[in-house]
Amino acid sequence: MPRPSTPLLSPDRIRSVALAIIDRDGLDGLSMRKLAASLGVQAASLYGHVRTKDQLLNDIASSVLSAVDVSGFSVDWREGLIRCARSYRAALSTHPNIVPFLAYGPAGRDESLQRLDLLHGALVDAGWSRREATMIAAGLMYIVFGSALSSFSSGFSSDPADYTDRYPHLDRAHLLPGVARELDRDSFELALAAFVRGL
Amino acid sequence: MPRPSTPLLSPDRIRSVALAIIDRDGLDGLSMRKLAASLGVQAASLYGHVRTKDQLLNDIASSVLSAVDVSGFSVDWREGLIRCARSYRAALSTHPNIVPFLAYGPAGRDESLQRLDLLHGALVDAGWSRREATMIAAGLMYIVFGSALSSFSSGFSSDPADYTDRYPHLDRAHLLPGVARELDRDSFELALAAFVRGL
DNA sequence: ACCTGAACACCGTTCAAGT
DNA sequence: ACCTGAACACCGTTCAAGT
Repeated sequence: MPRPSTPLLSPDRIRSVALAIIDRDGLDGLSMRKLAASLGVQAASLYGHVRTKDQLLNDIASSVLSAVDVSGFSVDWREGLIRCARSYRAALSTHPNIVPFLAYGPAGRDESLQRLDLLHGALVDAGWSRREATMIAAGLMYIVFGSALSSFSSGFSSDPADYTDRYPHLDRAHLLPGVARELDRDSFELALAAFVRGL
Repeated sequence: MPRPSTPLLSPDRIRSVALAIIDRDGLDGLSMRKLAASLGVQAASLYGHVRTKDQLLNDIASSVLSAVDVSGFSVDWREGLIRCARSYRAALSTHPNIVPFLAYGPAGRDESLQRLDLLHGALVDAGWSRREATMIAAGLMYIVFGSALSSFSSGFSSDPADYTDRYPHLDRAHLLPGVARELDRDSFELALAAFVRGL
């Protein structure tokens, strides 16, 4: 009996199923064993295609972040900053459960550094000093990651009834899941606009 | 033989040793078994004083955040925002390894909500709408958490030599650990100043 | 070449049992 | 009242063995 011509596993298939599990069950919901089971395979088999779980997560993160758009700097540095931040946030909110991983370890992924390098170069070309360019880029990332992480939707909208009595100023209406998403976006836009205007 | 009058364990002692381990070995470096060993005890014994590991981390987080200062709003809302953000960042940078936990789960800790409530109320008193107050508070938290997380020091200062060729614009000097800390602080101050000025 | 079984060194948590 | 031993249901990863 000849072996089946196509193998069961490939790095691409592993990554896409892993991302689906993360989207569904959260970052903690992904284990190599569960991933293997979803692929119809034993856990050990994964290590023929993937070096470690950490490396797998890094690869997934890179692919999620490939949607970030740094093309706006050809127009104007303010426009570039805004477009970069918006597309960054959009990419992260497509797969919110992977954000804790991004925010965790060192951001030494190649694509991230490439983008940062481009952004940095554009700011220097626009007349900022190298040091200022670094700080501006950092500030932009603060707003992007801050908004992706400490969002109201995932933050504390679980049980509005608990809050009403104890926190008189907090507006109960803002904690409803539907409103929270919109509020998250508006808060991000406000922070971004204030930051860029204040530079 | 009478039992020793003072028990080996107490919630306080558990929390303080756990925080020391986190500071030394990182968030992933804390396990209930290692914590128990550091306390001269078996892992199971911890569960007489602590409900779960997650609850333990929440309690530690609350104690770290108790240093946040929201008193500045009695002066002026801009001063209040700045003082709150600075003390928040200072508290987080005293124990940077616990920040990923804070950024992770829902921020439903009582003290956090109390502070948020006070901040919110102060902004409304200053004339902002409830919705605007919520967004401003969120934006401030974006900068605080963003700066605590995606810091350059822990971010990508590990091996400057790798970067030189590949990323022409990135300033190698900014990646040295000593400079990185200072740059982190200045980036935070720049983002904070730009944000508050831009409001 | 690709996958498996079994093992190693870990986890958080529970619970009957000891003192 | 406080701690322990042993167990349960998990982890990530390795490696000889099978096809």
